[in-house]
Amino acid sequence: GSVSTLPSLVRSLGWLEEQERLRLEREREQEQKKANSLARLAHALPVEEPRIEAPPLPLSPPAPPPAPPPPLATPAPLTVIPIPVVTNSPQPLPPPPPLPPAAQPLPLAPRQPALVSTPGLSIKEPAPLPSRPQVPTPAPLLPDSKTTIPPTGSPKPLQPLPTPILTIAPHPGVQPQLAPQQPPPPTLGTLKLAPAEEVKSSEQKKRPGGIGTREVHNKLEKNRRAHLKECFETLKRNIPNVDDKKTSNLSVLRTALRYIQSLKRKEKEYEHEMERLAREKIATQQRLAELKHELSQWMDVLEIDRVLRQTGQPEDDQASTSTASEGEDNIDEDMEEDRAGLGPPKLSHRPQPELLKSTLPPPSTTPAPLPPHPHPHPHSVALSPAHLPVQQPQPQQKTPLPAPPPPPAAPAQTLVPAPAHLVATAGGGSTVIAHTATTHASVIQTVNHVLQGPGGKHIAHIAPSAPSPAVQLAPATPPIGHITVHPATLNHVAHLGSQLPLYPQPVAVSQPVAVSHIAHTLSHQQVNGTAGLGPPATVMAKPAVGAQVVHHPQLVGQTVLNPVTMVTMPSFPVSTLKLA
DNA sequence: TAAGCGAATAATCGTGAT
DNA sequence: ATCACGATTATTCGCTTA
Repeated sequence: GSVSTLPSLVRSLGWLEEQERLRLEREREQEQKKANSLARLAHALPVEEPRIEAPPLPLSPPAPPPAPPPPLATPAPLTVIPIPVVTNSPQPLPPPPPLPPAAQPLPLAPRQPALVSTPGLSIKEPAPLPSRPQVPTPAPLLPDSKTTIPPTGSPKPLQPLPTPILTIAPHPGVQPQLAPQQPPPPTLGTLKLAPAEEVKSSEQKKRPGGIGTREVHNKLEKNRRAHLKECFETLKRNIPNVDDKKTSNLSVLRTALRYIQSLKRKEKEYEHEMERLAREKIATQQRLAELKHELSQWMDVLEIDRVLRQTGQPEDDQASTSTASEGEDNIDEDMEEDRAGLGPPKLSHRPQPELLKSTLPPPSTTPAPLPPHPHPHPHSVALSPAHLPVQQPQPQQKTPLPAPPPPPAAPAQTLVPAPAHLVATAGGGSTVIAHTATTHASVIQTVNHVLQGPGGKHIAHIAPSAPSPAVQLAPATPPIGHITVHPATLNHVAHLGSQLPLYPQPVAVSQPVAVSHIAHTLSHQQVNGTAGLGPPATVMAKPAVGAQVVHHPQLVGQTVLNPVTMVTMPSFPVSTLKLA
């Protein structure tokens, strides 16, 4: 019922409004006439009228108005009189058009106010419009002012009110409330509000701070409360585990407070967790770097040791092995030392060598005495991963590289000084074993160095899959590009002793890192050429970033001493490689 | 057990003050 | 525009009574 009344009210209000306008216009005309006549009679005190009207507010209820005037001073009556006249003026007007209901000004006025008041309470645009009609009813009262004030003022009073109301009405929160509130007021509202409306109507125009502003203020306040309420509802919706009902605003606030506090706590916890994980990550990375470094050192030692042991053994001529201590600068010296059967000078300062030696199995047990490769490849280079004890026709073939490191045979190899261990035995037809333990650049340099060595028959092609500025690739050498860590290595690393750091699980090696270990990892199969039975062991690895572990069947179960990386060179004649 | 009543509580409103 | 206050209204709950 209430819902249906709302539209009907709006229609009726619109209809009344139009009629009111018509009536006002007529009234104005008549009033102008009267005003002219009155102006002649009383043109003296226009100012007092407002004062008189002010009291009318309480008087506004129908009858009283006449009563007060009597006590008023003589001049007042003149001004007062017109007011009732104006109010009554509608009465004469009703007769003309079809306004039976409107014909009765007094009843009509109360009705409209009621209607108007209801929308006004509910806050809405419709309300203001109907209120306009209401204004007209007051307008009759206004005529006083009009009488005093030129006719032009009539339209103005109507508009000023609507504007504020309209501006206020738009508030979002208002709308929902409108429906429920509108229906009830008609009955009660009419009764209660009717007087207020009259008062309002009378005062609104005259008094800036009067009822008119009060009404506006009420609506503003209403909008504000509606908005506030909406905010509370929004807040409530955003709080989990809150009953839609049974929750007062206070409880909503409390619940929201608790919820926010809990969120803050969680946030802190997560921050701490992130910090902890970050620290852990850094520590792990550092540990990883240390282990890698340590491992590389161990590999150096192992290789040197084995080489030293094997130097006395006659080996097949295909592989000439030499070892070098860290740093290219010392290649010659290292060579010298190798010959002498002494450990590299740098080893002296490491505690590991001793430990390692102690842990190393006797030569007989070591896999070193591998059978000579059946199919020595003409272009064979033995990249001795750290553990590769390459048999070689020893000393004779160790032709110390020309002068110091870089310049001699490799003019183009002005590489970054890296601790590469290179032993290039350039003996005719002998295999060159290059061992680099550290950096990519050193690996390449070493290999290239070997390539350019006198015994150029055995060439090692090592090139990074990812271009590196510090690396000079051998011309026309296919990139290695395949670096992986195989879990199988872990099984064999155990040979090296407990001191040797182990990687608990397959380690994914990014290219830059892996390259530093290139020379370390070649499976026995690959090295000794057993892999030749099948296709070359191409262990594919992703470019730099991705962490990947590729299980290569050929590597499984093979002895790979370096648990970190294994390098396969697809184009490289693996069959020619030999392991000591 | 349902109806009536009153107290308690929350929401709404009007108003004045800032 | 906002806040605070008092008044009014609506709803809920507990108690009493027929």
